[in-house]
Amino acid sequence: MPDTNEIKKTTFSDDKVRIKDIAVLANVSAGTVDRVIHNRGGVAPDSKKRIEDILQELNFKPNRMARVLAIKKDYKLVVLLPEAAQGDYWWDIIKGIKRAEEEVSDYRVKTEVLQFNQYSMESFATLAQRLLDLTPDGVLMAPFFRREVLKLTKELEERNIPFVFVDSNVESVNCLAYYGQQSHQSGYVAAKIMLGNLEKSSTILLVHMMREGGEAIGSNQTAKREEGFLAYIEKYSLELSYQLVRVNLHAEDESGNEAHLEEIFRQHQNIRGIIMFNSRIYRIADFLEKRKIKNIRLIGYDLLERNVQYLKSGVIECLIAQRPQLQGYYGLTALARRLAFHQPSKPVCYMPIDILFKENINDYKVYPFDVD
Amino acid sequence: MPDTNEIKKTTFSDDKVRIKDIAVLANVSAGTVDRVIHNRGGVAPDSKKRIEDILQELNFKPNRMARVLAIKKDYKLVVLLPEAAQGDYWWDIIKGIKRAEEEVSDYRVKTEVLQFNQYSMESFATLAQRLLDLTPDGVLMAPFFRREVLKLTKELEERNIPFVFVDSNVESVNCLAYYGQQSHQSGYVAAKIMLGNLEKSSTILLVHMMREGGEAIGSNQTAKREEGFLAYIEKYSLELSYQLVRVNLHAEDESGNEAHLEEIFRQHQNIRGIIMFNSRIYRIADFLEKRKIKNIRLIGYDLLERNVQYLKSGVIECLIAQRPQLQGYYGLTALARRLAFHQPSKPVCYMPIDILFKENINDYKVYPFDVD
DNA sequence: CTGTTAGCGCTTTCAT
DNA sequence: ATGAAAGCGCTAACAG
Repeated sequence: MPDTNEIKKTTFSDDKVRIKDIAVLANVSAGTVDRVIHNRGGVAPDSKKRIEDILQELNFKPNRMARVLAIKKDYKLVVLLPEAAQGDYWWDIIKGIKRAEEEVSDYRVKTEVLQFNQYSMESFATLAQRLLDLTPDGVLMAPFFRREVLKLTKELEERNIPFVFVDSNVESVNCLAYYGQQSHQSGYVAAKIMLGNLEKSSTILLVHMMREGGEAIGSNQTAKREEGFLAYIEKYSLELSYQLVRVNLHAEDESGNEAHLEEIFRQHQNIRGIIMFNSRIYRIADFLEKRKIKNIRLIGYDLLERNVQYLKSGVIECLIAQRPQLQGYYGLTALARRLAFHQPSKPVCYMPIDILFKENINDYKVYPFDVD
Repeated sequence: MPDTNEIKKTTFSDDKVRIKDIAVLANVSAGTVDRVIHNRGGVAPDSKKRIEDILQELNFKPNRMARVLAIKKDYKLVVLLPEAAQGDYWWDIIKGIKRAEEEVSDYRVKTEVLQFNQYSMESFATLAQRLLDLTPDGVLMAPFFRREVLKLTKELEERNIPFVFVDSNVESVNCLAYYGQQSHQSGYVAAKIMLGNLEKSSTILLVHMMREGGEAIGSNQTAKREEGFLAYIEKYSLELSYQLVRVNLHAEDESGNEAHLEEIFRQHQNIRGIIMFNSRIYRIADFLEKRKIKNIRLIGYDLLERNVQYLKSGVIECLIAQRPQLQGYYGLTALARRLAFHQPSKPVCYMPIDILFKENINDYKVYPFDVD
């Protein structure tokens, strides 16, 4: 970061100092200067000291363009993400990655994307192995399946290959960086929007998506969002003001879900809000649309195309978004900059919690990703 | 933009094709290829055709690093903005500019910032002249004082100097790009948040800031926001549900303002909401804090430090933000890329309308600007 | 330990 | 109209 506490006027005058200049000042050759800059050893202590002082004083920053050009090494990055379909969350992350790829291709960075089945640990494990076989110089991944992730990252650390996480983080693992959202906080915000002006004693449905076998779908993101939601309720002591009803749907059982929802609506006459903590709120919207049920506040996550349609048409009240494109973009550029420029990164970077209503969705462009 | 409709796997294999490669294929020298790439003329028609075909077929993209390195030209950018104090809106724009400056300094782009008094047309005019005297290669400005802006941009166009606008746009002027917010829309969103759950028949204050002489302070941004606010009310026919009261404060008359507000509060017993369309909502918060008046919903614009404090402490309900840093950052990089790479820009880029509550302000980091 | 040298890919003279 | 050559700032291999 520039030191913005003192915004100083540049004067158009400061000519860039080059390694050659340093060399002249220190009475050595460019090669020697280069050696101390990169700590490559083999320099007499006094020369070293002298050069370092000059470097310091002139605040020397090597020209990255020249640097990249001179280093012939190609870098290979491997990306490990769930399979994505157009318009869904992971697709957007990949979109950001592709955008970054364009930019870093000048740095001789190449990328290969591996996509696993997010419901199959085996698929993840297989691709983790493939990844290692590719002998990448850096890795970007969505850390699904904790145990497998730990195995993979352990191996990467041993091989000294930097990796970054997107979407969710794995504490205690030493990644180069993590880009994602504060899930708990986003659930908290969701509660505020849901309950801010909801008539008391209404019923609110918390809808979950289960896999076959009864396991909840979604990373721990989903669970943390719900925790945040409940934390808000507790904070403002709203436990008695609203009736919270949990509903479990099943990913593959469309008609069963409908029947189940019908039943819920029969049991509860005063449903005024429905929230889902994963990205599938459009399914609820489908249901309500079909039955022409109105006046229910729907809140969901992520700007899937179908979600956005329902937001625009007023069926969904609010969507909370987390900039998947930026996660991918920053994740990849962090790796590229680390490799090409040895540039460090912040270990944890949270995306803003974006609140989208019908009224601000049209302006929501994540420039420069959504250009056109 | 990458064509993200077909996310193709890269294979690590595609070796970058260089000008030299093209030259060999076309049986000419690198110099000739370069001539056709840059349309510099002096190439036999048949050679030209041959080279162009190969360029096309191989989808040749010159290496920007090498390009920048080889071109010795330095670029001078001049930035023309209002004076800024730490923590205010214009400061953030400059912050984004400084950040961009770092990045583009490798492209041999240098920047000089000129700051005018936003209440003095004369000051703007003077600096506009100074700007021209600096013979910049590109200009970034906040278009205050329409007439002066038109004069300046006319001159710039004649000299073929590209310029970009930030904050607000000037229609009908042919700028390289504009980065800012859809003000009307943001007022609309503000109305939704204000009125969504406000008890009917409440009184709402619309507070304006006037300059000496009775002229409203703020660019046309401010006016457009209010229009948007009123448009929402009209759309949902809420004219009779709430009592809207306009209040005019004066920038330099602290105690007069207090008296005036006191009077307003005496006249209206049921004030439940207050909105300001410029960034000074903290002044109202000051007033309410001092008098321990609660239960009034305050909505304002921009993340000035004082605004944010009041948001966090719960005095302000909501702030609408417009990413000033990004405006500065994108504005400057657009110019730099245009100059260094001849890269075109979208003419108009709207920033997202960010809605900040107490609950999501802590996560609101505009990475990579707010790192640390 | 240190200097020299040959590039990286592109642009730009300067001859021919 | 075109090719050859020098050089941007930096790196890396080699020679001393």
